[in-house]
Amino acid sequence: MLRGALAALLSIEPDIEVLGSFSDGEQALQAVGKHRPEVLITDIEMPKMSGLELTARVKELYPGTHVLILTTFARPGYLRRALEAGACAYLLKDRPSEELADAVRSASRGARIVDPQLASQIWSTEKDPLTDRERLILRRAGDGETTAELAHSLRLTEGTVRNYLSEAISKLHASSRHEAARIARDKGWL
Amino acid sequence: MLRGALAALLSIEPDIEVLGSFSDGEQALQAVGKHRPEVLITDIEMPKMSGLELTARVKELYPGTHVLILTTFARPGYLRRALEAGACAYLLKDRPSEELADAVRSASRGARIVDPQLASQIWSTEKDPLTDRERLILRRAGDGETTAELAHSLRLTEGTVRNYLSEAISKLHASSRHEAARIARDKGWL
DNA sequence: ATATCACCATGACACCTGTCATGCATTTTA
DNA sequence: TAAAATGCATGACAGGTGTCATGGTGATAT
Repeated sequence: MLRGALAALLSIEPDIEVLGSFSDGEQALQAVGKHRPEVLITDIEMPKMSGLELTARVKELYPGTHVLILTTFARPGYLRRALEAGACAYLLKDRPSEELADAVRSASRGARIVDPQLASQIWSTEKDPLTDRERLILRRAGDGETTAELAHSLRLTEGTVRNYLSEAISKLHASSRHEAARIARDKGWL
Repeated sequence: MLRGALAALLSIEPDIEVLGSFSDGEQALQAVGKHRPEVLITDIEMPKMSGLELTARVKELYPGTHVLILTTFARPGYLRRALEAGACAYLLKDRPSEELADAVRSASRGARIVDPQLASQIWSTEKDPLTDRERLILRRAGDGETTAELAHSLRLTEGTVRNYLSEAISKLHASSRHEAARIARDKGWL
């Protein structure tokens, strides 16, 4: 519904033309190839292809298209990865809808726009305290792999696996592996 | 942003006037008292006062105002409770935004509109298999109360508490107390 | 060279969780 | 009335989870 509403609002602006609106990353990528828009607006968490992957693919195949990320998630990790992938703007969904049209205009000129609150966080970004082993195990544990599966596939004792997780939990000030995985993902460390 | 965008779209319709737009239930309730709109559009999960409570208060204080629920959650439990609270329409956010204006018009005439997919589910609603004790304990466990806290405050053994949770888990085909609580909430049993 | 440090790995321990078998009331059914 | 079913309560048990103390390796600094 948001997508439809924004498309309707933007197409009212005299200097903006809406070329299409799609519900997943693959369709969007295809449409970008076909219409070569000046600006692509995309969310991050989407079916089929994430907005981050979509951004990378678009910048690789059609570098003329500027990508504007519009998402709910105020995560420094997402922001950093979005910029690395070549996005030129990062807007949050809790901002008033009037900002969008201006953001689109700025994006079409290639200007960088980043939510100021978030922009400050990205530089104050503490660096990943996790060790390689810890990061690997935390990621896979966060994906639902069980202690036993991890131990077996890495040829470790279950105790060892639990120990890495314990270390990660402590370093991230979490209280369970799941919370630790969530925190690490938020910061873009996984 | 969605709220702003929808307000903008609705105010374009010649026969619809937007009287206000608020970010939490309390403000909305106050504004309804002041403007006495024909229709109130509200989400369910909101800060300060949930949309369900807001609906009940509005129907009690200003029964002339028709309430239209607009939410992400396709939960039969929410739908049932919304209708019980006096809502006259229940719309999902994943529908195209064009439907909203028509829904508002229907609502202003007092017509019942319910997402058809959801409407069918509400009658096929299996009834709550939980016993009083199980329901109470599952609710509080779902709110984060620990086994020990529950046992102490109910003057039960920890084993007993765990046993009720085990029963609930099995009846709801869940695999942990948290999942069980989530399922029960979805169905409106808590 | 050796002392220190970071990383990897292990097992013992305590705690928490869910399951099960059991017992006892109270209500419903035959 | 007797039998069965339902709900409440308990403790024993197995398995999972996080913490800790410990030891080994290799790289770096003194």
